[in-house]
Amino acid sequence: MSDEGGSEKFSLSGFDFDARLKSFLEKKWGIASLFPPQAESLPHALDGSNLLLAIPTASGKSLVAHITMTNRLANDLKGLRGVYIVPLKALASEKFRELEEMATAVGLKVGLAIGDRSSEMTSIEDSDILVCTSEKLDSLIRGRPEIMDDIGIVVADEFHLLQDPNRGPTLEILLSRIRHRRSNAQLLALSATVGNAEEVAEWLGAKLIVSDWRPVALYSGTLTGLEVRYHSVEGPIGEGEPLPEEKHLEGGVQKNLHAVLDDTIGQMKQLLVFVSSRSSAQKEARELAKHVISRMAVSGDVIPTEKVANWELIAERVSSGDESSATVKALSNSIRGGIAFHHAGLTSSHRKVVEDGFKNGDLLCIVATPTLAQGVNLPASRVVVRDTRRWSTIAARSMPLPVMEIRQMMGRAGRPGFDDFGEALLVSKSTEEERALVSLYLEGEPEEITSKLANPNALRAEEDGALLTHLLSIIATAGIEDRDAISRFLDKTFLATQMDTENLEERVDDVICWLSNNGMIQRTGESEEVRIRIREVKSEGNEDEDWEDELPAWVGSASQIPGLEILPEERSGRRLEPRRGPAIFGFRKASLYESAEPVLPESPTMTYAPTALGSLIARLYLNPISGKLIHDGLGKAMAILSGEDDARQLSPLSLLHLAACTPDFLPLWPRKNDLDAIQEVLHGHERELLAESIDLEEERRMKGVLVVQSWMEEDRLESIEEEWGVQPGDLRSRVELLEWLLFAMRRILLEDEGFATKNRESHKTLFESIDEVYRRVRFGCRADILGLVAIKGVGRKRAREMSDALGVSSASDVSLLTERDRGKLANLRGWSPKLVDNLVKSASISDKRGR
DNA sequence: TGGATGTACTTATAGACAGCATGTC
DNA sequence: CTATAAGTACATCCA
Repeated sequence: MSDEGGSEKFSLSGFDFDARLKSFLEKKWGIASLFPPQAESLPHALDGSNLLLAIPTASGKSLVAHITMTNRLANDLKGLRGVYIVPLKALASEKFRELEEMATAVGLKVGLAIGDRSSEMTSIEDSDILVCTSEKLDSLIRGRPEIMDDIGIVVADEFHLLQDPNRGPTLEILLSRIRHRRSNAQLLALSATVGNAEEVAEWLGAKLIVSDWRPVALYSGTLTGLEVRYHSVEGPIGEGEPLPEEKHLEGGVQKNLHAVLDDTIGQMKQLLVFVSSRSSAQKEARELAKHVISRMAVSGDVIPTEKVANWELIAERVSSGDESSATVKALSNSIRGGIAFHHAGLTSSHRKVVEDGFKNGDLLCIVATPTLAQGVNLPASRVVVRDTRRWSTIAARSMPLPVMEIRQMMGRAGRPGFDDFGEALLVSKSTEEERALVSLYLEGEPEEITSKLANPNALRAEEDGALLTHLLSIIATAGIEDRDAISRFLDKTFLATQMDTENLEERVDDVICWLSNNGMIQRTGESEEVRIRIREVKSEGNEDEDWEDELPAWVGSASQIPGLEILPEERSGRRLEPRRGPAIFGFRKASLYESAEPVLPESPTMTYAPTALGSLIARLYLNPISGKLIHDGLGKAMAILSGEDDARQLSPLSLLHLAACTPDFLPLWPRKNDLDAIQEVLHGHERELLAESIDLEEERRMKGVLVVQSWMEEDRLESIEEEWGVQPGDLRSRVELLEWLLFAMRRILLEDEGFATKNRESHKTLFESIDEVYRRVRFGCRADILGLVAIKGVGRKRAREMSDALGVSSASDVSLLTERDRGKLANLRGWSPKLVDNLVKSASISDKRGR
C-alpha cells in the first residue's frame, strides 16, 4: 500500500476511529492517509450508514470496509459479529489474511468459512468477524438461522455479481434474509462501476458513493498494429490530466504482442494479457516464451539472471508431484521462458504458483482467460486485452464481452506503490474496429445490473433453479411459512423492484406447486391467524413502513372477495400459455417440472411446512430438482435390490450417473471423438441407468461420469487428459462435484424413513454401495485398496504399490507388517525406511480409530 | 517416390459455489 | 450477426 500519487492528503488523524487501528495502519501497512474516495466514504461508514461504494478495483475500497468493520465491532458494536461476503474461495482467503492482521490489533478474532476442508482454522461460533463465500454463509444460515442474530455489520464485496445468473440469486436472497432478521445491521456493499448504481443503492437503503478516482493513473487506449493510441485517463488528479502521446512500438514486422512484451521488459515492468479461450492462452504463452528465449540468446543482458533462475524453480513447482500432464508440461515450458498462462484447466494450486511467481516479480507476463480479472488482487503495470469477444455456445456465435468485464480487466493495470501509471490497451485489427472498441468500452457506460432470481430468459436449467432453491430454503429454514409472508419477503428483494408483481406471484405459485407435488413441502391449511394479520395490515395502511406498505395487488382482491373467486379460470387460462418459450432446455421439459393439471393460485392464507425430505435437501444445499432426481433414483435402486425390478441392474455406474444427472453437476462437453464411447455406454449399459433422459445433455453428463469413472479405476491423470481432452482443473472439479453429490445421496437414503422400513436389507446394501462409490471417487481408487487410502499419508498411488508388493488391504494389515515386508516396501522406488515407519505408525492410528 | 509444405475444411470454444471432518505424492 | 486456434485430409512441390 502506498499513498503516493494523491494530490490531496487526508491524514488518518482527521478521522474518528480507534487509535489502535490508526497505529496499526501506520506501522504495519504504512498507511498514514486516505485516498479521496476513502476519505469521503469512511465518515458515513463509521456512522453506521449503509453504503454502496461503486469505485474501481484497487482503489482501496476494501480498506474502508476493513476499518469500519474492525472499529465498530471493537467499539460501538462490541459483542456483535461482522460478516465479510466474497464470491470466490481464493478471495475469501485473501481477505481473511488482511482482516486477521488488522483485527488482532483490536483483539478481535477472524474466522474463515468456505466449503473447504483445510482452511477453517477458527471455529465459526468463536469469531467476531467471519469471512465467507455467499453460498457458505447461506448454508450456515440454513442450518442455524440463529447465527444471524448477533450480526451487526455486513460487507458484500464484488457486489455487482448480483447480476450473475448462477451466483447472483444466492447473494440477493442472503442479503434479504439478513435484512429481514437483522434490519439494523449495517451494510457496506462494494461494487465495480455499474450503470444503475442509484437503483441498487435505493434498494439497499444505502448512500451511494461513486468515483473513478484511482491511486495510480490509468491510461486506457488501443493497440492497432504497432500503434498505441491513448483515449482516456483516470487517475489521482482526475479530469484534465494530459493524455500521453501516441507511440509506435519498436519491433519491425514481429507480432504486436511480442512488441508490447519487449517494450514492457525494456521498462522493467510486467504484462497481463487477456484472451478468450484456454487454447489461446496457452498458445500466446508458448509463443511469447519462445520469443523471450530467442531474444536472450541474442542479447543475454536483457533479463537479470536470478530471475531466469527463478523461472526454473517455478516451473519445477508447478510440475512437482504431478505425473506431468500435457497441460502442466505446457505450463512449465512457458514458465521456463518467463511467461505463464492462467485458466480454469489448471488446478487451484497451479494457479497459486503462477500468481505468486507474478507477484514476486519473477514472471514477465501472464496470459489469462477473463476470470483472472475478478479473482485475487494481481495488478500489473500493463494490461493488454487481446480478445474483446467470446464464443457463446448457447448463442452459437461470438459475442462482445460486457463493458463491466472489460473494465475489470483494464482496471488491473497499475501497481500501487510501484508504478507512476498503468496502461491498459485494447487490441484492434483495423481503425474501424478501433473506433468501435473506443466507443463501446472506453467511452460507453457499463451495463445496468438486474436481478436473476427469477430469470425469465434462463437458457440453461441451472440458471432457472434459483427461485425453486431459495423458496424451499425460506420455507424450510427461515420460518416464513405462509403465502402472504412469502410475498412480503420477496417484495423486499431486488427482483421485486424489477419484475411486475403479478408475474412474480405466478412464478411463486408455480414453484410452490412444484415443491408440494414433489414432496418437498406440504400445504398445512389456510390459517385464520394469517387472515387476521392481512386484514390488520391492510386497515393500518401505511403506518408500518418497513414491511407492510406494499402488498401485492392480488392480496387486496383476495380478501375482498370471499372464497376462491380469485378469477381462477382466468389465471389458469393464462398459465396454460407457454410463457417461457419451448422447453428445449432442461428440467422443466419432463413431468419433473410441469404438472399435468393447470396450477391454481395459492390462497394468501395458505400455510406450508417442509417435509423431512425438503428440509434435508435445503440443509444439504442441493437444488430441489437434484434432490427429487436422487430420491426417485434411489427408489428405483431399492426396487432393483429387493427384486421387484429385475429388468434393471445396479452398478457403480448407476450411482455416478444418477448424481451426474442433477442440475448441481456440471457436464463436460464431448469432443467429436468422445461420442462413440459415450453412446456405447449410454446404450450398452442402459439397464444400469437410474435417471431418465431429462434434458438434452445426456452425452455431456455421461462424459463427466466416464471421466470420473476412469479416475476411480486408477487411470493415470495424464492418460485421462489424453483420452478425453480434459485438463487437470476440469477433472478435479468433476471429482469434487460427484463426491459432494454422492455424499448427499448417502444422506438422503440414510434419512428416508420410507426406504429404511420398506426393506432393511436392501437399504443396507444400497447404503454400502453408495458409500463405497463415494470413497472410491474421493480417493480415486478401486474398492480393494479403500482400507489403505484411509491411512494418513497414503493416497491411491502408495496404496496400490503396497497392495501389489505385499497383498495388504487394510490399515490393520499395514500396522502388523513384518520387518521383512517393511524392508521390501522401503526398497520400492520413491520409498524410504523412514516413510515406511511413518506409514506403519499412522496405520495403527487409523486402525484403532476404525474399530 | 518420399517427405516437406501448402490449402481447404472441420472442430472446438470462460468460469466454479455447496457437505463433512482430518491429511496426497 | 465482425472469431480464432488446432487438427485433418489431401493436393502440390521438389530432390
